[in-house]
Amino acid sequence: MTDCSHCPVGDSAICAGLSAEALECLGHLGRKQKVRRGQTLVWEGDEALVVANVISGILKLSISTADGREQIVGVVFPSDFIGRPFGKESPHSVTALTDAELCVFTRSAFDGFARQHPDLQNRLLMRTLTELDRARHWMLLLGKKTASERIASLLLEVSDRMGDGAAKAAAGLPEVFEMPLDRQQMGDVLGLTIETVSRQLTKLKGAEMIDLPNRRTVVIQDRARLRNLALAA
Amino acid sequence: MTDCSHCPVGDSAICAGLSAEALECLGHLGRKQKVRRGQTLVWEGDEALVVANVISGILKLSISTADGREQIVGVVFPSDFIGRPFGKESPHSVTALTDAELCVFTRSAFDGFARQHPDLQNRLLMRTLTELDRARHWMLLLGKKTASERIASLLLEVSDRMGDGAAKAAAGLPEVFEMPLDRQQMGDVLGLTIETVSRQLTKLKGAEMIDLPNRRTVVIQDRARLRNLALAA
DNA sequence: CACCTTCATTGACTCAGGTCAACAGTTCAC
DNA sequence: GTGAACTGTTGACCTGAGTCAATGAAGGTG
Repeated sequence: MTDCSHCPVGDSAICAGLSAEALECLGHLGRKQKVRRGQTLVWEGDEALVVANVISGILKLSISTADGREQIVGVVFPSDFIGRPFGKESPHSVTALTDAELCVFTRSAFDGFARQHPDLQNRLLMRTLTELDRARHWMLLLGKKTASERIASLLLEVSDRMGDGAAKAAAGLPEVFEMPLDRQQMGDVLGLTIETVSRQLTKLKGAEMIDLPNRRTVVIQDRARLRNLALAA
Repeated sequence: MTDCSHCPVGDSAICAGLSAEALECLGHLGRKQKVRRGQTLVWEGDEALVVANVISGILKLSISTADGREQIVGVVFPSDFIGRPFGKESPHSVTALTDAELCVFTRSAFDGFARQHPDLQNRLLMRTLTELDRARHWMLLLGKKTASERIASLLLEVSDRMGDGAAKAAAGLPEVFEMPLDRQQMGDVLGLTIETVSRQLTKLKGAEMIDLPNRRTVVIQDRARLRNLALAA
């Protein structure tokens, strides 16, 4: 069991807003689990035995073709929810991109709890709707955008989801972040190869829209221009 | 208001399983509306004023770049739900591909009703989770599959969602259906141009996996081989 | 510190799918 | 039934991104 009262994501995860009793009860069902970078928690097509809240760390959701081509279909940040409630097999693999800490529930226990708690289901619905919107916008990127437009979109999205880059930029602060994905993974999210990712990053750097002080750090130097590129205008 | 008792999709839409009283109440909020082929009900970015159940007909959900490139992000069939509950602007346009009949609710009335009816929210959650799975599998197609693999995937998906092609095939029946999308729309779902769609269809026909007796009719002649192609094996 | 491994960049070349253009089949109006 | 307007097919050519291969830069390890 878990003590939810000091949970670092307690006010933004799906648990937020539950009554003290409900939270106590949910705490009895969950257990904290650490996973190491690179570790795969769930494999695509496996029975969906667990669901979890992300406490810290970043994970990827991915799907592969029969011959091994992989597409990353989601990137999951702290306070996000992972797993497929109310379904018997997992539609994608879940792999840690960094060391991570999760609050894990067996799916059956979670499903049962959710059925008793409409407010939890409501929050889950909100999140799922948001994820669906995000996935569909990514379909536009994958279906219609050029390589440089894709890279621009990714940089802005990651900047916003990691530390709220837009707000920083608006406040006049420098917009710098650590990219949690390596070049291969960036390619797998964007439907591009590692070489194309590298070339386009170099191009954006040459155009002074971004800077890349080292392999993981990204500085957004000209958000307006990058945003224009991302929107494919 | 609407009489739900004779609704043709009443047992498969989200309304299924509601109590007689709840259904009566929901019926008072909804109204039937006919839309003509080609008509756009909601524009991307507009305030999301309505949600609806599809009674008959087929509609597309689409998103565009600033310079007008369009991606179809969903195709909606009878008994499916459209609109974005609990959100103030629509993330995509909704356009009828055939004449269609809808059961429309104002979003505010629907949201209010849903909040009172956890079982409705639960059904909405199930559907949204399924849609999310579908969208993510489509991301694999858009990011990693070749043109012929995409076409094969689309033909099988439409065959299954229209008249349950898999079941027909298993029962030894001929697998024939009317494709609700024209070549341009097929391209817009698949992230391909109209010419590539046409060429790949001709190729599949030449390989005797399908037949195309006229521009809208598709016959699946060799489901096993088509399926293998779609899985990218 | 030197060595090794891993990850990223760059270059040369190829090719799947896009673009542009001609044409053929359907559908519909009159 | 004839012609006009779409919609789809086919061909020739082009190009953006993929492939293959060499090189370079960063960490990690003993």
